[in-house]
Amino acid sequence: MTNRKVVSFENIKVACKDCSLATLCLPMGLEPDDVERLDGIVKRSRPFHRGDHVFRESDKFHSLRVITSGSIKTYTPNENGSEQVLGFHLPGEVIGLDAIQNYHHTCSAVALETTAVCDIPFEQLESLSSSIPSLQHQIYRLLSREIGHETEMLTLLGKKSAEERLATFLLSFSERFKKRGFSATDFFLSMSRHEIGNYLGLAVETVSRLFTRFQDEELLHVERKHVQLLDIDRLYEMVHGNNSEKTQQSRI
Amino acid sequence: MTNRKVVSFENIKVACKDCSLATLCLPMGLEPDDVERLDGIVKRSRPFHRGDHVFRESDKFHSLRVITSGSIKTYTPNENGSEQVLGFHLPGEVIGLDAIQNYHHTCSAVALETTAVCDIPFEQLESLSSSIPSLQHQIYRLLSREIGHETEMLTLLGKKSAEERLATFLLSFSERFKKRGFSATDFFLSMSRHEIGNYLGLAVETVSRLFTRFQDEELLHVERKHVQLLDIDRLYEMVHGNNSEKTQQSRI
DNA sequence: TAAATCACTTGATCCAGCTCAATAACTTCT
DNA sequence: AGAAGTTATTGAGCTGGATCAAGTGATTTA
Repeated sequence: MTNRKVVSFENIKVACKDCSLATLCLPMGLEPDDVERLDGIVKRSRPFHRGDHVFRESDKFHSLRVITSGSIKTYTPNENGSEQVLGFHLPGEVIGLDAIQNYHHTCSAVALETTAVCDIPFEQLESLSSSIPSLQHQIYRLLSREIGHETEMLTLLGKKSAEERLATFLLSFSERFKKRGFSATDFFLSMSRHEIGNYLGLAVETVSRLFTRFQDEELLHVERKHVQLLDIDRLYEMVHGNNSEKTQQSRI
Repeated sequence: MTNRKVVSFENIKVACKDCSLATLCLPMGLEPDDVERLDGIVKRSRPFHRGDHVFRESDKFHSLRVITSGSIKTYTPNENGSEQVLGFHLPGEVIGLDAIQNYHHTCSAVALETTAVCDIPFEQLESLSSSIPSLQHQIYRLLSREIGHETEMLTLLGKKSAEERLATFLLSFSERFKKRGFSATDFFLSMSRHEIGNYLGLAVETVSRLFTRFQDEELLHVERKHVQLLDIDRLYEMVHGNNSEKTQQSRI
């Protein structure tokens, strides 16, 4: 299956400074010289195919990974043999942050489609960050941002209805695609309904029914993995509550 | 309300090296000299009383806070004026990590009882960590650990039943109290049933009924905030599924 | 091109946990 | 100590979303 063309990919070495993701990735806000030094430790790995694991839970941790193309699902196997999907990750996003803690991965990461990643050996990153304050700052922020994301997910899972969850999910992808220069209203989701449901704490059937309903209500058009958002504003209203209530929000 | 005795507290300056929390807090694993330097930037603030805010969402961020005694609830106000409880924090735990991202707090923190905290001005910590690699490492780990915690909460809220949630909650406190030298089976919860429910994504009534049921099943004895765990093993079974299934756990 | 498998949709039913409501116990204030 | 306000418990009934079941398209295999 591994043909010559794939091998040729390995030689395509794009420097961080030339990478289109620079503003989304670790180099963000670094001086050109420092980007150069960061670039020195980054390794571009071969592409992963759909279903390939980038790492598995309990693997020894050595590198953070930055997605450069494609998409990745992270998940934890749980007691009863099923899994909890933790996130879907797009180019420019860093995975493996949970593993810094004790140098073992606490979740698994699998490619949802053909996906390329950069490897950033963490020990090297760490010592580099000691001598580049802005890099250190960048890493602190990155970790803090991840905490913020997860906090939002806690609210989603703790309080929101099924329709609010799916609307939030779709808008998140819309925004993230937009930030990457793709359409905010017309995109392909690389994960299955089952994975969406798992991530959102909903049954597959519920997700499916919601897609159908959203389509009936002309909020979107959906055909399998292809989604076209037709009324982003109403999706936002769904997520943030009727803005009438929002404005008269009480203090606590 | 602020009497003289409280003022006298302000003068009790316990150095990090003498603090009983040292092994739970940032100094963990640092050389004595480095603890000394860390100690130089730490400020002990006056005690907060029940209901006092340590910080509020959207406040400008300047310091991480380490709880030295008492307990704190963090929460985010959400759209419809209600709140999502994000966590309950005990001595040795650090709060404010989410605010590093953009120097604004994204959640509020309120004292659940009389509570003392240390302030660690973040900019000073950051520059100190540039020159103390082990401190830098400690901070990375701390942030990573926080990500790990939240990941566990995602699984809790995404997949677990009400009884599993409450059992998990109780065991978490049991372990944390134990780690701090208190009883693992006999403790006081400083938060209300309402706050527990909010945190666990359950209605107050459900929490109350579960406490009653757990008591009927002789898993624990509860009277208001005072909890005595009578059968920790069965609580663990509840959380981790019947251990028969657990052992034959499949790969994915 | 047919058969098998997998992913998704749709319908019917069920139930865990929510909401509403009343009461009880504790706390705070005067 | 009694009144007023909070917080917790308990009961009854409801419902959003789960589960179970069947069918329909896709996609892969042969």
